[in-house]
Amino acid sequence: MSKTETDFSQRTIEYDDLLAKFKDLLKKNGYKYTIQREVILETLYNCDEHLTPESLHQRIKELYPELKTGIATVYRTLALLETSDMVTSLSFGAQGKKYELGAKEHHDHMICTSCGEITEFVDAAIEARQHDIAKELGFLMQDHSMQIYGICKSCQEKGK
Amino acid sequence: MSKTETDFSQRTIEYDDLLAKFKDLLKKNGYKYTIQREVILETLYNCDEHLTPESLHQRIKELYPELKTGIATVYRTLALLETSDMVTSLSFGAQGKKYELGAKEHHDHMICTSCGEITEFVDAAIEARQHDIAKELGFLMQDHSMQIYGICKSCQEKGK
DNA sequence: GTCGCTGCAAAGTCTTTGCAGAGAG
DNA sequence: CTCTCTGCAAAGACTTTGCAGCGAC
Repeated sequence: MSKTETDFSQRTIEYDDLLAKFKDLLKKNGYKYTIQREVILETLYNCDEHLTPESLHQRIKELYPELKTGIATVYRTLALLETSDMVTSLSFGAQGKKYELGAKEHHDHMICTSCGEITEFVDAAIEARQHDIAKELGFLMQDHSMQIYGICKSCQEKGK
Repeated sequence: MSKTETDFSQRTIEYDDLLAKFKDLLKKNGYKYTIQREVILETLYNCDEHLTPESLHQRIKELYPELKTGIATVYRTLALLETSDMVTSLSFGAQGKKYELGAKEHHDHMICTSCGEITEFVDAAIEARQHDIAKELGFLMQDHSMQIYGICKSCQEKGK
């Protein structure tokens, strides 16, 4: 890693590989491949923001109006993907859950409380400490998440 | 701090001080002191768990049945307290938000994915790193939260 | 062909709001 | 007294479910 221990890289998987993984998952569990499911996966892949079920549905309706994908299918597919650890949900503050593809490297979130922008980061020192703490508390650690809230650079400048 | 950098201490304020702070807050903002509001604050204070609005309401109905406190008042008071930074809300996984009194020292959460138990902790090394990261990203840091998910000791033993 | 999947609409949850009477200041 | 707060019930927002027809395998 570079001069700091903090890393801001993101995607680690090509879409084709992701899709293959998804089809595999479906097959293994006796689920069927459908165009709606692929479109949901693809839209999540092509989107850098964190999406609510509602905004994901909106986006799909714009991109694939001919599919007339229902919101229920979006919810059902997100639940399926989350159960299979292919997407992760986050719930910040008041508004409901937001989803993101889990096909990225593990990372934490820095959230601007002014504009809502979410920046991702990973920090080796923190990751290591988390493992230690879980150990100290006798926990078998499975996962973790961290959020830092603040005002992002551009909002600070706007605020002037 | 002691032999490790991690600290598990909790409450930092006496109830009387907390109540005084609350009354102050009410006065400053032109709100009125009511018994319902105090009871909500007191119940949060006397409870070590993280409560949902529903479970808080339940508990109040049991402790003060003569008040017939409505759930709407619980929601309204929690919103008031949260806006004033006297309580903090957490939203883990699927279930709705849980609230805790902000009158404790800052701390993070370790959550058992099996029994739902929440353990609190603070770690100086992580706290320091968070500040550094915010700085690196040009963020004016306001707050942060961290959760570690895993299986707690007693669930590991039960699992055997 | 079979059986799971989908869209739609209806049903659930959880949370907020409108209102008239109660109560704090 | 005034004006906010409360409980109740109704309304909203967000999710899930039931069902009949469609489509993957």
